[in-house]
This record gives sequence, structure tokens and C-alpha cells, in this order.
Amino acid sequence: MLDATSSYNPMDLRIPVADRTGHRTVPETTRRTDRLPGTRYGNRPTMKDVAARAGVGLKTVSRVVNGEPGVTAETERRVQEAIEALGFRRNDSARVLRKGRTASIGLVLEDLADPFYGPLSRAVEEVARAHGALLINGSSAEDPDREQELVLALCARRVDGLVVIPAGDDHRYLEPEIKAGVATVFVDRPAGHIDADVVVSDNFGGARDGVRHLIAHGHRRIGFIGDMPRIHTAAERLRGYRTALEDAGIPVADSWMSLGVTDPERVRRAAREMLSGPEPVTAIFTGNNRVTVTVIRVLAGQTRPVALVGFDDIELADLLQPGVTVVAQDAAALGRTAAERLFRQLDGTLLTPERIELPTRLITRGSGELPPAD
Amino acid sequence: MLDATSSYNPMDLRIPVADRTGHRTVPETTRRTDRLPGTRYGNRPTMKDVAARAGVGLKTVSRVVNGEPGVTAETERRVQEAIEALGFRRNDSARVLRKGRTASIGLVLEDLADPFYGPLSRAVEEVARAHGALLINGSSAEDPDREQELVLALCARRVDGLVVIPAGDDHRYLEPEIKAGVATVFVDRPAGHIDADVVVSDNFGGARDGVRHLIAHGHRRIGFIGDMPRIHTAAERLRGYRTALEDAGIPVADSWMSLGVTDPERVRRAAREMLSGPEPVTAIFTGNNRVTVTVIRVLAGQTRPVALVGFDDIELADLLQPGVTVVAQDAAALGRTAAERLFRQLDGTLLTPERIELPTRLITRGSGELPPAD
DNA sequence: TAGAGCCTGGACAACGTTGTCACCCTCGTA
DNA sequence: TACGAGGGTGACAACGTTGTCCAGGCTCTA
Repeated sequence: MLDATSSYNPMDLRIPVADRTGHRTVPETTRRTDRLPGTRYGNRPTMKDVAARAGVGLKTVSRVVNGEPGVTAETERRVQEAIEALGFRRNDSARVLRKGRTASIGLVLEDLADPFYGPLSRAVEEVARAHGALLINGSSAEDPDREQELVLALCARRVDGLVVIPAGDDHRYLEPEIKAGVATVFVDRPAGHIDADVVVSDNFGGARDGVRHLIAHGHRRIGFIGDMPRIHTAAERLRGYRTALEDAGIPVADSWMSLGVTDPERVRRAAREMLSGPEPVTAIFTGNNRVTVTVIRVLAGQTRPVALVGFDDIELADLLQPGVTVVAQDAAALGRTAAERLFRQLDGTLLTPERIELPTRLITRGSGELPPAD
Repeated sequence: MLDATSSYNPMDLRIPVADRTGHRTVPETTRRTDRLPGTRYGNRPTMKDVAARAGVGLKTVSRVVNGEPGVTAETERRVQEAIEALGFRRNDSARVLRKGRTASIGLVLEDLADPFYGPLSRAVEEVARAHGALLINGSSAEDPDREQELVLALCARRVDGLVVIPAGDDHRYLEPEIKAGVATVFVDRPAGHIDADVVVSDNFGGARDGVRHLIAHGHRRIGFIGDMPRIHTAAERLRGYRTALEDAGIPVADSWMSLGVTDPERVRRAAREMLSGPEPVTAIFTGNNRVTVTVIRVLAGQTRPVALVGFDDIELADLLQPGVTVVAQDAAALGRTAAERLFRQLDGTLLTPERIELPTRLITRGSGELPPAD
């Protein structure tokens, strides 16, 4: 992972999973000597330099820079002049060390490139901005180890708070951090084995309603294609699917369900399988946006019309023929709610962890209203 | 912007545009007293605490934590034990102050929620990760002031480098920073008034090819709907459009062009206008993904078929009727290339600023091959 | 005129870490 | 026994900022 040929070699952020201290265990050879003293920060001027040039004390410069009272207009002018002349900019690293707050929060999600997480991330950023904090992002790529590595690196940076979309299902490694005062909110999926704030969509209810919708339009054989049930959202949606069928007195056939398939090729195969055979499904419920998109492609190649309801809204869904009926969740609202709770934790106005469930919305556009064709 | 009712009040990151020092000018009343001494970082243990507990010197703890040689197995064991018992984690803020590198880079883009920037951002993150650095993201919302504010806040944090998708067209404010050693790469659009690394798509060539494609299919009256020409990409695409028409000897009518419209309502109106009147256009070239999506909706409501080529690929474009022909750019490649150049600057292996242009690709799917219907 | 009180400014320590350097101990050799 | 070499260890300063505290000069009043 580390590029040993590079001479840019900052502190290693990779934290071995077995190790909570944030220390490196990489071989000595990948390390480089420190930058020479005097070249740090490319020789940026400090407050001391400004003070010398303005002929005032160090603290006076600090006062001017921070807009603190107690400096005459004339002194302030001299200081400003020196600041301008030297191109001084306050070093927030030192400030952070002194003040104990970093004014930054961390967001660990699955994949920044996923259209579902973009709006979520942006919403978190906006709330952070409103509170004067910057946002540090990281993608876990659905890998629990990488999630932990990222989270602990952020803790070592002493971010004030964490918004985490969990990849793993055990977050006890965060206990010491939370105890030490790192505000933490889990989004989209709950935390594992620890008591923490959680903001999720009503995955169960949404999936159940989506499948009920298909049943209401006459379908009895309904397929389900979703992610690995070890992912909480996937499991909940599967549970909603099962519940809807059971409530309607429809026994579920194993051949209708495809779990844990995620790459397009396997999704295609799974869809084709449940659409063939002696008792093919007449409708499909898809467990997330990526699966939906792939299944749409498969259905476009079918002669017989097959009904479809997907979890997550997708762009242009209304322009397809037929329009795609979906169970939509509000990604931005998830992010916003989570971030707001985070800052309320930091305020101290929020004390007991809570689980918040945001409603989903069924959007009918045609594909979910097709009658069964058998 | 600052939430004065909140008791979480970290250092203000908003930097007045007229002021380069990073100091605050907000009214005194929004400030709070410092956290009480002793409560900083929620009372996290330091190396000193670990040293005391293990009965060793401070420096020995540092050595163990950093995997430096020269510690006996027995001493190391005692230190590790103390680390474990106290839940110590190294404070990277202090480390950063001492070492002069932050192992983080900043990415300022327009909107994290835009499907074009998600993959770009992810690509930058991956490269950063490979170099052991974290990524701090910020959205400028296409506001030059906000861009500058963000960039300078990141500089105050002493990020090692910056990847910037400019919103403004004057970046002289970055000169002192670059001189001070902050690596900088501009992506998607060039920097204004400074000499810096730039990675862009071939906006001119892509647009020209797209419009040529329409001309090759018999169109003579071709509309253009794009963003404000003050945005470099928009201007380049407009230039490509004009060039293609001129090369074909087709005089351009003002009524065919709609510039600077960006919100869906105005895009709709602009499209309808160029589709009505005595000499309606028979084809439209759209300047970016958002405009394309809106125009698709308008065209879906038209009885007469109108050809369409859009800049930027969009998801599901192949499943629409007809499929949408686009000029695609590779967002991930833009991000990757930029980030790699950034780290080469930090290496010192990259000395002179360069302009890199990545090719675009015309993807024909049907909408661009419709013949003119007049 | 003296004392009180305010305004301005600066010296100093502290935040938690790392680099430098010197110390001590052990071991091997003269 | 004395001495040098070398490995393990810790004291100390420094990174750049901010909070505390105090000094000196001023104004105002009794």
C-alpha cells in the first residue's frame, strides 16, 4: 500500500487492526528521515516573525489575528501590515494542539462514488460547515478492516466527531474512543455490539410496502435480489419481503430469492434464472440501486413484461418505459439528521443514544403496476 | 452561518475574503470560553501517562509507539501493556506540529452530490490512501468566495497539497501558499492568473465532435444549452459547438444558443423556445449532465423527434428510448491523474507546471443519430 | 496629589509529540 | 584492572499557538 519509492512519506496512517495505538509496524526501510529543520512548512512565517517585524510582542499578534480586544488601532495596523508583507497565515495545527478541538469531523462511508452516498456526504458537509467544521472523508469499500483502520486514523487526528456508515458488524473497538469523548453517529446501518446513536431508513417497512404493492397488483410469485444478509440493510429488506408474502399467505420459494449477489454479472444470471423454469416469477423486488439498474437491463431484453419495484430511487427512473416504481429513501435527510445529532452530542444537549428511523416513500411510475403475465 | 446558540464552537473556519490571515472577525458574542484545562480531548492519556505507568521515560514510549529500534523486548512489553490498559492513542495533532507534514490533502470541488464528482473524488481518495494521506473534502457550490474560503481554511490546516476544481477565475490568492510549498493541482478547469498544474478534459474537441456528429446526420439547425461562459468548461464546449458549425459553413443563429441557464425551469423554457418558432432546431447539444437530463424530459414530451447529444455520460442513458448519445469524459481518470501529479509535486519529481488534456469519447446510442425532422 | 481602576502590551508556560544528545551499563579486549 | 565500544534509555528543547498573569502608563476622582 505504501509507495516505498516515493519520497513523500508522511506519517503512516495505516493502522494494523490488532493494534489500537496508532503506531506503525511497517519495516524500517520504508521510512525517511525528517525534513531538515528550517524547511518545515516551506519556511512559513510564524507569529513570532510577524511580531518581530511589527515591533510588538507575540501575544499582540495573536490578539490581532484572533480579533481579540485590547489592541490600539495603530498597533493593529502595524501588525496587519507585517502579516500582509510576510504572507503570514495562522497554523491551525498548533492551534488545534493548544485548544483541544480540531473543528473537523470524519465521515466513513462505503463508496464516495456511489450515487446514494454523494447527497448524504454533501448533507453532512453542509451541517459541518454551519458549525464551522471541516469534513474528512474516507471510503471503506465495504471492508470491515478498512473501516476500522480509517476510523482509528481519524481518531488519532482527534476529529471532534465521527459519522460512520458501518461496513463491519462489531464496533467495540470504538468504545475507548467514545468514552474519551469522540462524538459518534452511525448512519444507514446500526452499530454492532455498542450503544450509540443510529440513524437509519425504515428498510423493513419500505421493502414490505414495496412487495405488498406488487401483491396488490395480483402478483403471487415475486423474486428478490439483494445484497449479503450480513449487511443490516439487506437483511431488513429481505425480512420486509418475507413478511409481506407471509402476511398474504404466500409461501416463499427458495428459488425466488437471490442473496449476496452484487456484481452485475451474477445479478443478471440470478434474474434470468428466476425468470425461467416451470414456475417463473412475474415480478421482482430489487434490494438496492445497483441491483435495480442491472435488473432493468435484463428486463429490457425480455419479451414478457415483468413487474419491478426497486429499493432506492434512481435518476431518470421516470423516463424509462415503463417508469420504474421504487421505494425511495432520502439520503440527504439521513446525512443531515446524523450530522445534526453529532453536533448536539458535541453541544452536550444530547445525552442518551437513540435510534432514529426515517420513513421511506413508495413512488409509483409504472413498472410496479404491471399485472402478472403468466 | 455560525450557529450562535450552539455550545460547540470550534475555531471559526470562515475566512473573510478580504483577509488572508485566517483570523476571525465575527462578533465577540458568538465566542465561548475555552474548555476547562484538563478536559481537553476528553482527558485522553498521553505518552507521559503511559511512561509513568510503565515506569519508563517519555521517549521510550515514543520509540515503542513508532516502532523505532533500540528498545528491549521486556521494556516494549511493559509499554504495550500500559498503552493497552490506558487506551492510549497517539495524538496526531501534536505529531503534525512537530513533523511539519499533515499527511492530508484537500479537495475542493463544486458539489459532492453531483454524480460527476463522486467518482472523481473517490479516485483522488484512492491515490491519497496509497500515499498514506487522508482526504479533506469541501464543496464550493460554484461560489468563488466560498472556494477561496475553503482553500484558505485548508491551507491554514497545513494540508500537504490541494486538488481544486475552481469555481472562480482568479487564483492569485494562492500564490503565497504555493510559494510556501503547498502542492496544487487544478482539475476540470484551469487556474486563473497563476501558473499551476492543470488536468482537464478536451472540452473543446469533445463538443466539436459531438456537434459534427449531428451535422453528419443531416442537421443544420442545432441548438446549444450550456452553463455560464465564465465557467471555463462551458466556454470551451460552446467554442467547440461554434467551430463545428463554422467548419461546416453553417451560420450560427443567436436564438439557437442558451447560455448561463442552469436551473431546470429555465432550461426547460430555453429548450421549448428553440423548438418552437418559424425555424425550430432539429437537434440539441447539451453542455453538461444536468442540462442533458432536463432536456431529455422536455424532448420526451415532444411529438416530433429531436436529435440530442449531451456532454457527460449519464446513468441508464442506454435504456431510454432512444438511447442517449453522449460525449463522455472520464471523471475517475481526471481525479487519478490530478492526484498522482500532486504527489509527484510532493516528491519533488515534478517541477514545471503542465497542462494535461484527457480525451473524451463519443458514445452513440440513438438520440444523436436521429435524422432531422422538418 | 495620591490612589483606584482601566487600557495596552508582553513574558511565560503549556498543549503532546519527536529529534538530539548525553548518560549509564555491559561486554570484550588490552 | 582499565578502557573503549556500543546498545539501551531518558532529559531536554523545539514545533507554533493560546491562556494566564503581571507591568506600566494613563485617566479619573476624592
